[in-house]
Amino acid sequence: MSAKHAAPVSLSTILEKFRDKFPVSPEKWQEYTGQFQRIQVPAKTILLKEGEISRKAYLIEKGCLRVWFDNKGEEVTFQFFFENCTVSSIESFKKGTPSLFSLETIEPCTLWWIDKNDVDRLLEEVSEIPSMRNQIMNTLFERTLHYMQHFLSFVRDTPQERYENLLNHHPYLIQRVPQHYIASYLGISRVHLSRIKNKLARGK
Amino acid sequence: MSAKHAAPVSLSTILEKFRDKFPVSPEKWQEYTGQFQRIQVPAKTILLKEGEISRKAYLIEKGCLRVWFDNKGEEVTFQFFFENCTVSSIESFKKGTPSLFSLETIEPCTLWWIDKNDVDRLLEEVSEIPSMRNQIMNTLFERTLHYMQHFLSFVRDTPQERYENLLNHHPYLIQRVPQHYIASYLGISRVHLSRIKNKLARGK
DNA sequence: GTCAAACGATAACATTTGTTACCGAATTGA
DNA sequence: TCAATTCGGTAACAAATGTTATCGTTTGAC
Repeated sequence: MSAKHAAPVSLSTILEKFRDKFPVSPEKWQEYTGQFQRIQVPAKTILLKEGEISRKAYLIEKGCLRVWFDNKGEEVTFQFFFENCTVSSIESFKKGTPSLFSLETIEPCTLWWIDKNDVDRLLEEVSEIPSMRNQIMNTLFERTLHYMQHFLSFVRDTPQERYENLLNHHPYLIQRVPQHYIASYLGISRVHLSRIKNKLARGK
Repeated sequence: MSAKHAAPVSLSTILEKFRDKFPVSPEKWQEYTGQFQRIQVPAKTILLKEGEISRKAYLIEKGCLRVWFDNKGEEVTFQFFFENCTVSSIESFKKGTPSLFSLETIEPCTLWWIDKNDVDRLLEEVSEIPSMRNQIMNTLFERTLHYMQHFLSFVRDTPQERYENLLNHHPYLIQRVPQHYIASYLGISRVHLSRIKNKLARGK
């Protein structure tokens, strides 16, 4: 594809990191990586709309995305994704059901996408390799834990504590993402997030 | 073991349901099921304490359990489990890390437990079978989705809506579980749950 | 450069939810 | 059976959070 020729260096830079985790032949590796296509999109591009069925998974070379849903007319941001992450509306992509979420760019983005058919075939093939299927299971498991932890923070922490955690663990997120997205991500109103910031600014 | 002889019918009744999902020889099946041991415990028995490392997974024949953690001195219930469910402090059991949760019976329970070593060996063996590893992946995936959905309900719904969902989808839970456990499970105080019930009782 | 839209801060007020305290019923254990 | 504990309801008040409105700044499109 022309996209592949447009920036072969970028693709290999990104996928290179995963090369040693794929104990497959160079030919297979070529085949797999060749299934990705590069696109560049402006900010606020909707890659997948709530209710549609996801056919693509994305790898983020540059930029950031958010996953959100419509709750009684207001947008609630559910998750953020940054460079080197793979993103899809996971439940829609896996099961072919209408997506519960929209997938939208926050900044201008450079993305690599791969079609579901290719992913399915790839997974089928590599899960014959014991070390690969352990990796896949671990990845799935870690994602489960991530949701569990995230949920836990909602049950355990106050909004202010959640914001402070974000500050400590993901300061880049605060820098790059508009505040009203962060507010809904934390489960509070924009106004209340302002109050919390104000409170923290003055000596706590 | 004597436990196995104590109630062979119960074990087969419970595991029988899974027999057709295990395309293994009768000998293997015998080996696997023989690794379970039956115990009976009173209500309020702590099967695993927060901070300990989980070595056992449980299958519930009769009764119900809750998973909870200590949050600044108060107990927060995170999940409930009923008959025919398998339970463990999943992250501790899988990774050998100190458990984030305690595991406690709510009612007098009849349980079957299996040691982690046996589970590991079992998983190792059966994941050679393609249909089995698909099942395992699906189970893991479904659990991820479950956490996602549960989390979603916290972000999207009001406490009253969450209670109504519980009423509609898991009415038996409301019947069997003490109300103050349910309150913390819903993320609200006991008093507030009382208010909600009162409000619903009078014509909404 | 200009205008409109997006973004964030703040204030005033309303609503939700938590806290504490008290009561009575149900359950449990000796 | 009795006393102690657990459990759930309610009221009064406090704290947290939402809602609406206003304002100034920044950003982006043309």
